[in-house]
Order: sequence, then C-alpha cells, then structure tokens
Amino acid sequence: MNDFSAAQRSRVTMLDVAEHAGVSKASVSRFIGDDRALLSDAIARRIEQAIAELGYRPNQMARGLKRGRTRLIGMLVADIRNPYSIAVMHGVETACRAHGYSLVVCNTDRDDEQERQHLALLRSYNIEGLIVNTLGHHRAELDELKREMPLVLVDRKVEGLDSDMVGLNNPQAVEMALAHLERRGYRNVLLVTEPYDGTSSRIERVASFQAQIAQRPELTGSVLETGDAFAQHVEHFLNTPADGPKALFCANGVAALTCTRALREIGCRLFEDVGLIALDDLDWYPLVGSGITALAQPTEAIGARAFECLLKRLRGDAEAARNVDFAPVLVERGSTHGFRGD
Amino acid sequence: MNDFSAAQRSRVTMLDVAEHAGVSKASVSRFIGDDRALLSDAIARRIEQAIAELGYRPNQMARGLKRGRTRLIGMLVADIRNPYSIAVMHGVETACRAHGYSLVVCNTDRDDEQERQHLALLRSYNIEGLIVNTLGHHRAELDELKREMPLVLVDRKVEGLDSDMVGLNNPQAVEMALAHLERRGYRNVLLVTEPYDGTSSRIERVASFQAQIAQRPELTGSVLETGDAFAQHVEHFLNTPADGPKALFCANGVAALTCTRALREIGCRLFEDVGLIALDDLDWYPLVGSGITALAQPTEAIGARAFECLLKRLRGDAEAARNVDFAPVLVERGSTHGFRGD
DNA sequence: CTGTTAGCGCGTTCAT
DNA sequence: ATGAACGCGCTAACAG
Repeated sequence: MNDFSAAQRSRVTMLDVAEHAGVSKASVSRFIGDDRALLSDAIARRIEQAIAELGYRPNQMARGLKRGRTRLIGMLVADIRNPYSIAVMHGVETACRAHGYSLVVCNTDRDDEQERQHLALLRSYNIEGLIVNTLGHHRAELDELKREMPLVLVDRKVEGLDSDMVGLNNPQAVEMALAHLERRGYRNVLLVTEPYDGTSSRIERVASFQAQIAQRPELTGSVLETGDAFAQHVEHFLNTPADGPKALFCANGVAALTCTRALREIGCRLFEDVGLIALDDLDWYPLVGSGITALAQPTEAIGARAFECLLKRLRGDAEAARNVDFAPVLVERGSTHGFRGD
Repeated sequence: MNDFSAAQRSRVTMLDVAEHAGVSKASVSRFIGDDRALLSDAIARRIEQAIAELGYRPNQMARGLKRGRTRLIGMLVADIRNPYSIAVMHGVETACRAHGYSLVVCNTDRDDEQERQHLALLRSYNIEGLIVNTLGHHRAELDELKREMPLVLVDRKVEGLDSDMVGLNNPQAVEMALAHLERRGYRNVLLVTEPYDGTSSRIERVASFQAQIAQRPELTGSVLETGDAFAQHVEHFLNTPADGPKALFCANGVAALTCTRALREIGCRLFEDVGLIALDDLDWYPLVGSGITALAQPTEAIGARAFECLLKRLRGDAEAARNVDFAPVLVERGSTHGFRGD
C-alpha cells in the first residue's frame, strides 16, 4: 500500500513536463497561463501532449505564491446549519466559479474565538477577498483584513466597518408583512425574533416593526424574543383579550421553527387560532398546518451580488461603500387565510 | 481608497519579522514551527514581540509549498443543500479543526462536470486527503487522487474504488424501521426512495427492504421512486385494498419531504390514514401532522469518523480498506402511532 | 517566439 | 543555540 505519511508525494511538476516535451519551463508556464497565444503551434502541441501523458496539474499554491493571486475567495459564516446561510453560500459559490474563483468557507458556529481563528486562517491562505456573515467581533482582525483585501458584508452589518453590504430591505419586508396581515384582517401582531445579540438585521426588523406599527392605526403590535419560557409567552399573547384577530410575524426561519414548535406545544390549531407569516421560505413551510405564508429572501441573488461587489473592488473600483438591498417575495399560504378581509 | 487590483498587497513577511527582531529568518521559522524548544528564551521573546507588533501571519501557501503539507483536507459533496450533507460536513469540519486541519468543501450540485473540475481544483491546492460524498463518476480523476492521497467515502460507495467508507448500517436501519412498523400494527409498507441513480446507499436500502420484507410473513411491501406523477402513485397505493394498515417508509430526508408534500396534495390526513417513518431526522419532522417518526443518522459522528479515518491513513496506516457502519436512532413520533400493536 | 534568470515566502540542511 | 544558503513549483522580467 502507499504511504501517504511521506510529506511530499512526488507529483509531476512543471519541470517534468518541460523536459518531457523538450522545452523550457517558461514555455510550459505560458501554455498553462494566458499567454498561450505566444507559442508556436508545434511547441504548444508537444506541451499539451506531455501534460496529458504525465497527468500534470499546475500547483496553485506555487502559482499563488508567485503571482500574489490565489483566485481564492473566503466566506465567513456564523452558522452553517442555517438554511439561509447555505442558500447564500450556494449563490456565492456559483458566482465564484463562473468567474474562475474558488470559495473557501469557514463556519464560526457563532463562536467568537472560532471567528478569530478562521479569519487568521483565511488570511494565511492569501484569499483575495472576503465575504462576511457574522457578528464581526474581533474588529482588529477584520480591520487588518479590510486593509489587505476587499470585504463584503452579507445580511448583517458590522458596526463601524465601512464596507459594501448586501442583504434584505428590512423596512420593506416589514411593510409587506404588515400590509399583508392587515389586508387579511389581522389586527394584533406579535413579532417573534431570535435574541438580537447585536445582529443588525434583527435589530432593523424590530425597529422597522415598531415604527410601522405606530403608523398603522389598525394594528397593534408587540415583540417577543425566543428563549426561556417562550411557549408560555406565546400562550399569554394568545390568551390576552384583544381588539381583533391575532397573528405572529417570525423575523426569520429559525424563529419560525421555534414558533411553530411552541404553537404545537401549546395545542394551538394551525392556523385557525392565530395567523402566521415568516421571513425566509424554507422547504417545510408548506407542510405545517395549512402552510406557512412566507416572505422569501432571494438568497441566490444575494450571494451572487455579494461576489460581484467583491469582483468590482478587485478590479479597482474604489467608490464609497455601497448598500444593496433586495426585496423579499410574498408567498401566500394557509397561515394567513384565517380571516379574509377582502 | 485602497487599490486591491494590485496583485501583491504587501504583507509583512518572515523577513520583516526577522529584521525587526534582529535575528535570522531561520529563527523565526523555528519559532513558527514546532522547533520552538531550540530557541533561547531571549530570542523567542523578541520574536514573539516582533510578530505581535507587525501583525505577522505565516503564509500557508509558502509553507505548504516548501513542506508538502498544507494541512488542508478536501471534501466533495454532491448536494450542499441537503441537510444530511451539511450535518456530516459540520462533523468533519469540527474534527479537522481539532487536529489543526482546515476543510475545503466543494459542491458538485450533482453535476458530473463540476465534479471533475472540483477534483482538479482540490488536487491543485495540494490537499492532503479527500472525503467524497458523490456518485464518483470520473473514475480517472478519483483514481489519480487516490494514488496521491488517502480518500474516504461517506454514505455512498464508489464502484471499484477500494477506500475506507463510513456511513449508515443500511440493513440495520431497514430492520429497525420494519420492526417498528410491524410492532405498531402496520402491515403494508411502501418504501419511498429518490431515483437510485447509482447511489449505493439508496440501492442498499431498497435491497435490504425487499430481502427483509420477504422474511417477514406479517408484512407486504413495495417500492416507489419519487418523480413524475409521484402523488398519483401514492394515492393509488393508499386506495388499493390491502390486508392491513398501511405505512410509508421514506429512505431519506428528501424523500420524506417529497412524500409529505404528496400526502397533503392528495388530501390525506396526517397520520391517521397512513403511517410514516423516515430516515434522517430533520428540524421540521416534529411539526408535520402529529410528527414524523424518524431514524436519525448520527451525522456528526459520521463526519468525525470520516476525518479520523483520513488521519489514520495520513499517519501511515496501510491496512486494508475499512467499512464503518453507524446505527441509526429511532425517534418515535405521532406518524407511527395510528395503530398500536402493543 | 523561446530560453535564462531571479525571486515569491518559507523550511531545512549545513556550518558555526 | 543561531545564521547562511539553497530549493519547493511557479511566473515575470529580460535577452536572444
């Protein structure tokens, strides 16, 4: 059997190809790179054949070392198990590949120390740009990185970090949710969010909610964070007499999961006793009760756009930091059909 | 504003540190590496300080180039949006980090051409080992890689590739499912699977199912692939008179999703008209109808084990290829409570 | 068009 | 215990 513990598994190198083809390394390099035009057909053919026969693959490490261009993009994700992150990541990766870049993803598991380590790691691998979807503690590391390469924030802003940012138009999302609920006859809305924890998108959604509720005389609203005794709090909301039908508004997919779980625990009928609209549109939304109405985020587009921002910067764009806000898409299902207003 | 289009963003290098500390590069190298013991305290301290002041980070590309050890593990995933893959990947990544390795994940989106490109990519970045969770077409590339580095298969075997393999004990999983269904009083079981498509785990599950059904006089069974007119086929199964209560057995999480969707489309009551047990245990299983009974895969453990296999090989283990089979865990929910037999 | 040369940042002999 | 010199695989000048 092979012994892989040997540090260097002797791979075929550019020199091997050159000798096999009877040319210089430079010619092989030109063939590999974008200078193939400078080669005579005869030599090009010989090199091509040598590469095929030897199964040569250029060593990207060496290339990167020499050129300073690794064609690597890094992405820092707070929670890889969150479907939103996955979906965005998928969008980023597709865009990367379309432009000849590769994506290195690091998951922090919402842990600050891991964030620090991963940032160091990405830096040590000479990535050319970074997409960040975390809380961004460790400002020091982030600042260093920002000095060395372009950086794009996704979904969550990092306080004081002046970077491009792409995410959801949160005020608009809240507006769409409330307009829909009001139209459907709901009057009393409970916004359910994960603990803010410094996450800008959560904070924005709650702030928009409160501002807009104040502007809508038809509606009353309150806010509840998931956490201890969450189900009891929901139950209390449901049992409190109010001036009209009640609905829950989940600020993201995780909140929707927690919330639905709680409603079942309480023994609530889905969704006759209470309406529900949720941000994100997960696979299982249609399967619960009469189906959960969603405000889908265009995650694929968000990811693609994040990469495009990076690419622009890599190509020299030095304009002021931009904000790109995407609009959500309303997907109506049974959970907001309880009380028809039209 | 900065201009990142400049190829080489001048980063602080080992030489900078050496000069700043008034020592040689070799000493810095020793400090960085595992030879710190060879340094006098005085010099070590000066280097440490210089590193801190300059914010020096060793360049992994250069290290990898020189030592032939990149501390990089590659993982090839067929479908990054499949929760199973994510969960396993999380396990792998955690194990990697615990041993000082980093994980580079490539998603093929079930596309053969992308598989080929990603394999070439991983190879070009000098990964030290590879974890594969795809169909493994492109045997040529895989064989080359296998010659250069250890390789571990996850969930799906690749025909003719003699590698370590870690996954679920499929016969046992089927056994547990059928035993549970039988105990609960179900007599007529429909196995729902995604199209085989050469996926070994799917084939094994179906084969085990058919073999075991033949061994159980109490049960009758049949198999259905998801796809065109799937809902109609399910409906037909439900409407066909049988000798006892009916149940569906979904061979994985995706099948469970498709299946549940179909049942709702048909207007089936979940789960009074039919029982359901599904492999994998996804977030939303508890939320559908009376909850879906699951055979959870220990995904975290599978991922961790896959990495450990790799590590063993990297450390020189040259034994014959091993198979590691994990047992699933039964999680009972309402979907199999329709007909109590005990 | 092609080959020669000199590094990229680092680890590793060798000396000392 | 420390430093000088060489080379990992490759690209980018510069010659020819």
